[in-house]
This record gives sequence, C-alpha cells and structure tokens, in this order.
Amino acid sequence: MKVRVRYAPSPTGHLHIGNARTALFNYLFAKKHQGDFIVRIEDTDIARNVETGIESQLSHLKWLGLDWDESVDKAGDKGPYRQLERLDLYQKYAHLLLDKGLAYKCYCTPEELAEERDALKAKGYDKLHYSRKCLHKPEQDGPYTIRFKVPNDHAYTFNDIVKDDVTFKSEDIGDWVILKRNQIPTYNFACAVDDHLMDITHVLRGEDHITNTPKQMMIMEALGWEPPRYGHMTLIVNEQHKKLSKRDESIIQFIEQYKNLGFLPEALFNFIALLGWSPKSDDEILDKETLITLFDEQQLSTSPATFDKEKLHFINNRHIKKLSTEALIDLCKPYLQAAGIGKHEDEIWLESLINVFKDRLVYGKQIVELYQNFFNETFTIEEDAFEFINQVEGVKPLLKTFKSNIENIETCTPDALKQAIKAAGKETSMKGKNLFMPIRIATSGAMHGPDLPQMMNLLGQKRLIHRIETTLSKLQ
RNA sequence: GGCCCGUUGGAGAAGCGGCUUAACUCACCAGCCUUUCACGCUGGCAUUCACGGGUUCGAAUCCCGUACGGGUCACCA
Repeated sequence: MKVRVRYAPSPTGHLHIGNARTALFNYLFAKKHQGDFIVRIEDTDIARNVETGIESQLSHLKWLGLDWDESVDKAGDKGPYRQLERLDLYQKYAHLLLDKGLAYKCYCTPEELAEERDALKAKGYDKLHYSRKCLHKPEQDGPYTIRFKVPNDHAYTFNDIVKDDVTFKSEDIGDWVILKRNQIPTYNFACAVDDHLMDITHVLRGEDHITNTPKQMMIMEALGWEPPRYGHMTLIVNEQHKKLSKRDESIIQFIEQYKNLGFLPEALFNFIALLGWSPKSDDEILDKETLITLFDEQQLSTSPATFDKEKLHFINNRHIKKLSTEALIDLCKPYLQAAGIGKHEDEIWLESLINVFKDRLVYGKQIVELYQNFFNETFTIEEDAFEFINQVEGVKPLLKTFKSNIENIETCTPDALKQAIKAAGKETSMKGKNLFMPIRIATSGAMHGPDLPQMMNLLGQKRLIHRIETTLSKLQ
C-alpha cells in the first residue's frame, strides 16, 4: 500500500516551529517511502480562524522547502482538503453513529456542563467525565450536540512508531462531543473521519496528541475502519524544559521571523530535522536530499528535544559559509540598505565587506550589527586586548612606524596594507604575535577578528590612522 | 489529582543485553598550520549513564520502586 501522510494545520496563525517540525517529518517520511504528503486544513474552530492563515501556513512551508502532493491548491481525488468544505461528510457519519446507537444527542448547555464539572472537582474527583444524563433522554427540540458513547471496559492499544506499545483504558475517557452545537465536528472526530477517507496510512504528530489517539481509534472502530499507524514525536522544549509556548519570548518561534532575520531555509530545515531525531551519520550539516535518504523513523527520539539556539546559529553559519558571494550579497543587501549602510559605496566594497564577515555571520540581518560594531566612530579597546597591548615591549615605536607607513600608501588595498605591516615589522624588529596583535588591537580594538589586511582595507586609511592615534594616546 | 511520557558530560545528543575503558556535534582547552587572527587539521574534555533494589555469567540498555521533570484531561486544534 502506498504511504500517505498528512500535515494538518489549523489556520489560526503563522507557521510555528513545532508545527513546522511535524510537517517536516511527515514530509521526510513520505519522501523516504515514495509516498504522498498531504496538507489538510483543519479550520473547524471558526472563532479562531485567521483570514490569511492558510496562505501564511502554505507559503512558509514552501519557503522551508516542503512541497505537497495534495492540498487546497493542488487537488487530488480525496478532496476537498479544507474541513469546513467537508461538513456534510462529518454530519453523515455522526448521524450514522447516532442510528447505530453508538452516539447520542446531548441537550446540556455549556453552563450546565461547567457547573457539573465544578461540582465534581469540589468533591475531589479525578475523573470529571460527563454524567451521561442525556444518554436516555427522549428526542426534544432545540440545539444539541452529538456525543460519542465510549464503550465500557475497553482497552485501546496501539503500537506507536516512536514509543512502542501504548495503552489507554476506556474508563479514563468520558463521552465526548463529536458534533458541536453549530453542527461542526470537533477535532478528534473530523480527524478520524478524514484520516480514513483520505487513506492516510501513517500519522506522525506531536506527543501532545497522544491522548487523542484512543478517541480517534474508537471512532475508527465504531465505523469499522482500520486505523493508521500512529507515531508521537517528543515535544520541543525550551532551556527550562518546558513545552515551547507561543508566548515564550526567549525563543523565536515562528518561521516567518527566522525568514525575516535572514536565516536560510536549508539551514532551518537542517536544524528542525535534528529536533527529536538524529541521523546515523556523524556529520550534522545536511541538505534536504541527504536528510531524505538518511531519514529513518526508528531513529525518532523518545526523550524531549531541547531547542538549542546555539546549535541553530552554528548550523545557519555553516550553511552561510557554503553560499556563493553573489548569494550572500543577495541575502545581506536588503538589511544593509534598510540600515542606510553603504549607500555611497560600490559593489566591490559590498563584496569585501561580506567576505570579511562571512566566517562569523550567523544570519543575514546580523551583518548590520557586525558592521556597526566594526565601524563604530567612538573607538574603544576591549579590556583584555588593552592589557595585552600594554605589556608588549616596544609597542609604541611599532605603532608609530606602522602609522606613517599607512600615511604613505597611495592607493589603499589589502596587499598594500599587508606590505605596510611587513615593513613596520622589519623596521622595528617585531614579528609574530607581537607584531600582528598590537596592529589588530590598535585598529579593531579586539584580539579576535577577521583577516587583518582585508579588514583594515575596509576600514580605510583615514579611520585607521585615527584609531592608531587614539590607541597611542591611551598607551602613554 | 487520574492517565501517558521522559531523566546519559558545560550544552545538544547517540546508545535498542556482551563490539562501550559511552559515538557524534557545539562550547572550552592544547598542538600544528598561517610571521597575527580566523579557517582547517590533530588531540584533550562523563572510570560513568537521576537514585534504590531486582533479573542475568554480564545492564546506560530488561523489571519493580522512589525522586525529579514534562504532557494531557474543552461544544480548541
């Protein structure tokens, strides 16, 4: 049987990193097994739907490099792919269950139910299940919901792709609503119906869905359907080991934000694939095609995946280093322009700027920050750098010589600057670390940084001279 | 509280009963390279797998208990 998986977002907001991961693993699984990847829109919460939700979800999936075989914009023969367009289907099956005596109409109001629950809670009960008081109520007028009659004394066991055998007992589940007052299905019901009707063979989703599984299984069973294979991936947690909450400010959570910061889609794809999964290979910098061939659902982790920001930065940096100069310029240019940087400079200047920072650039927008720290008009020397330079024997003659060498340069190029360094070394008999470090510190203020001649060239003669003078005055 | 799940170095993680004197990656440290820095390369960094018991010739790996952490209990998805 052909593998068919689905990613089923609700259009209530932008693409979240957790959802992106679900989508990504379903995609990987489908591609790995030459199956179909379907995107189904679960928009049954009409109060929370956002106008642009669908478009936003789909466009960011696409940006990440996930393409689908069937969805709202790419019809297959199992559509429609939006749940609000399938209401007749859910209603049909809900009434079928009603006819079979496996479900019943409930006339309780939300207020009544809340009261009931509060009363149970007050008595200290753990199970706040519905009382079933409408189970035998005669047919009456007015709004109603349809509740599924959960079988007594039934165990739901499934072999989870990630967690192996998992069992839930029916006594832990109360009769639940399958069709709301507004005749729209609830999530678990619509999901079960659609998974069957769309021939879904495998369901890969977050662990927060694991308690939904028995509910979906009982619908399948009541309707005489074969449930798909389920796999529940561990949650993504933050540094405090809490589930990523959309309000958590410590982590950037939406794909769009990463895109806007100038993260690369292939890097994000790479990073997300490592969230709760690991390849057998040693290398962790992987492209989409490699990830597809390497993917193995047996390698899905059972312990929570910690969102490691450092790792994301590392991975993105590695992908940036792979970029051609042209691609990197395309990435950085908009941020520089927005910050008003380099307006009067030419393409060559831009290219050398980017080449100088390429090695340490984490994401596109960071180029602005790097630029500003680097060209800062108020030149300051870092503490450890000053300590170092201050104890170098003969540092002042060296810097003076170097300064005059620079002043004598006619056309400033990296090569001319390199010669200036060499000459200063020769004239003052300084070499190695004691030659390069003072020059680096006097011109950049730090002990670490990009390639010296390249960087100095970017700074320009005037600024270099000024910085060396500042350093000299501090040295006394 | 009930039910489900997890716990390996500074960090992310591999490990699926003997090949583990615990892989790999990040960070850190050292060496080489480059007359500096960065890159790159090489090496160092858990005698130990939350704790207690058990099974076994043998356990990070299986079982039980404890502690801690998390998820879930809607006419939300």
